[in-house]
Amino acid sequence: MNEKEQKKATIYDLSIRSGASASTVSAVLNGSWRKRRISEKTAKRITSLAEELRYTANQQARALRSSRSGLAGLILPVYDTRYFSSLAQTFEVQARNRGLLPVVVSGRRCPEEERRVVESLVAYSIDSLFIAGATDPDGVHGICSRARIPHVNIDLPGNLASSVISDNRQGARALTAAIIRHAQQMGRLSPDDVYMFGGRDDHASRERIIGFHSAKSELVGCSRGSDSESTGYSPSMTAMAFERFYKRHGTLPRCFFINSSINFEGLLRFMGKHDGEAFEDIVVGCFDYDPFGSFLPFPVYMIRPNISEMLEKGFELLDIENDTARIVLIEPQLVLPRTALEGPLDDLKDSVPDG
Amino acid sequence: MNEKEQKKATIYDLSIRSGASASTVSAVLNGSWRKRRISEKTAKRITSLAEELRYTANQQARALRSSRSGLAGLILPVYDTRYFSSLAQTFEVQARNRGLLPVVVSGRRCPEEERRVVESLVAYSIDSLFIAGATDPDGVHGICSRARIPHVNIDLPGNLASSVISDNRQGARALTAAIIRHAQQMGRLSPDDVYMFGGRDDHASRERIIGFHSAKSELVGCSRGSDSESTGYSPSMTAMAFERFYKRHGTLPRCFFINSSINFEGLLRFMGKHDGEAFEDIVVGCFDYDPFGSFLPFPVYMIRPNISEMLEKGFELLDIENDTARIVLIEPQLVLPRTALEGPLDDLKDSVPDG
DNA sequence: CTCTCATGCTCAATCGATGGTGCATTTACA
DNA sequence: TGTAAATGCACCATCGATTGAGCATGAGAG
Repeated sequence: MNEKEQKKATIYDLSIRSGASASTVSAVLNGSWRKRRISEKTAKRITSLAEELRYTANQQARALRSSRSGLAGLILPVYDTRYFSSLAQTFEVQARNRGLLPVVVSGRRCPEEERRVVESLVAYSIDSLFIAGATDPDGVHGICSRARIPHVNIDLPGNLASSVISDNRQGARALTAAIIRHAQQMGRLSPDDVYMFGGRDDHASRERIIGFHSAKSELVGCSRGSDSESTGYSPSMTAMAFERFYKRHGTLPRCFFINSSINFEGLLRFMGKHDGEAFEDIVVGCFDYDPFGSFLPFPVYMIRPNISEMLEKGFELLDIENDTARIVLIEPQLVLPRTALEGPLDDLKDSVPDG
Repeated sequence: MNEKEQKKATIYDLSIRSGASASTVSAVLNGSWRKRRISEKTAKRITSLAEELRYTANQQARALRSSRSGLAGLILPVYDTRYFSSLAQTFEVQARNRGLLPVVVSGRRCPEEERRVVESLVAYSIDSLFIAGATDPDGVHGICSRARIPHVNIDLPGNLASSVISDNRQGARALTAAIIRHAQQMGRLSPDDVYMFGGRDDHASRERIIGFHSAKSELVGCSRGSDSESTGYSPSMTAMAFERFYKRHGTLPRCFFINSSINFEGLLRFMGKHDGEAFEDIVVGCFDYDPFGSFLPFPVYMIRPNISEMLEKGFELLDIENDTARIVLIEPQLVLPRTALEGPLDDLKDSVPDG
């Protein structure tokens, strides 16, 4: 058998070899054969022939004809944090379980880029789109609805499409309370000892700031001056914010809340330029979970959004007729310092050493 | 204009509105119009009409006819480490620059799963496949070559397709030398103080073990007993290995090499169950770079594979006629403790705070 | 004034799968 | 035995873009 020289089998090949018509073959192989009253005998004959010839349907042809591509899209700002890579991983599993091929793209927090990549997904007639972390969810919504593509926002709310989001406010409250209590064990805290870095003017950040202030004022009272600094989702801008604070006060705040693990990388850059005294005795909270972040030389509390629940709800919302944009809140989890949770890595089928 | 009610424009719509034939429209929009001797005037007319109607080509139709889908595949074991998520991110950028839509899937280090996901990519007629971290690269090769899909191995060598790989042996030598030198500053080292954890019986692990032993025997001599433990790429198995070592010796090795960041998560789990004494004064090296890993409470040296260069070489190899399987070695980078390198996150267009 | 050739475009088949329509058989039943 | 209903399947247009082949038209040569 010169398999290597063989082109991929089509329904026409199977049609000839089986004696049935191409449409019968098609019906058998896509499962609609009962509806089309094909006999079980014929079906069996064709499926076993298909296996023998290693038939797999040409998805482009199927998509062209039926305008269902079997692709599920996910747009992220960026892959390269443990939060978003977990999201991508979990999305892949869930999409695959539903018979879809996941296509993940990143918009890099740039509205034009977001549109470009979404347009490119639309050109492939994706069946649905999960929007996680677009700067302009409503712009993306416009593209999708023009193309009649069902879509949901994940972890950010849009006004025009349904959304599944973490309860940022409660999460921030819990996180703030946790770091304040921890720091208080090491001495009294004044309002100026409790600070927040990172984020920008988006929904998640606003909610987190509200939660932060609410817990803070309850436990240590309000600062007179500003007690938070918005730096965008940028490691370098965040690093500069830490440098400025350090220059002004000769130390970092005793206790602070970092808006996301991307901003946390700004703290790492600061740490790389200073020795340990600069951050002795600090207590840090971070919205987002990173197992390595949990083991730094100072206590780090983290919030882990419940990714798989968010995605599952997202898939459910896609199926529901979308007359009104609903919002589903999902509780995130507070992770104590020095905690290495299980995650997608534990699903690897590689648990038995063989060397 | 009830744009929302409009279906997507096709070349036939443009054909009617422009007065040109569909084939002319097609030629203009796919760039082959000079070859087909379409006048510049006609081309301009059609392109501007296309913009006006927001035309984008139906990729399924294009792919079906021309059997070039515009999709570039990447198969990873898993997304959820900083190494693989950087790889995915960089791959996306490079594929996009070449006009391709990246499709990333994970095979979870399971041969059957790898085949399944690759088959699903083949069903979408991907134009090329990058194989990064398959347990069975030659099995994947078989599927690709039957389907005539150009492919390269990234960071693992296959016997049948060209490969771009990190110089694991040299990297491991450099890493081992670095941790030994560091540990020696804190006192003499015996061969039993230098250990290796993680990996399995794959090419990368074998090379790293060779590099490890070569540097170790040069600097501190050989152990009599075993000085390495293969745990697979599994956090939990690695954690158990640390527990066993600790139970036996009452301490961790002074100085050890961890095969990958996935295995490093096993150390985190160990750390989560013990207090600081268990890992005071250790010096750790890890093959893979994770910014958070670089700032743990003990010195961590890391090796960062040169991802973008590997991928660029990979794209080059795809273009070359693939009569013989070549192997290209790329030097990785040694990263000193407490180093936060710039990376994909810095390309985010979010460097200006706006809140 | 005819012939040749370049120019500028159109025609129609094609990629592989889908699904509405409709034609033969077979079965059921009077 | 004749007719209606159920069964089993084939025919063919269709999705939208690509591409080899070929038809007009006008310019230039002889």
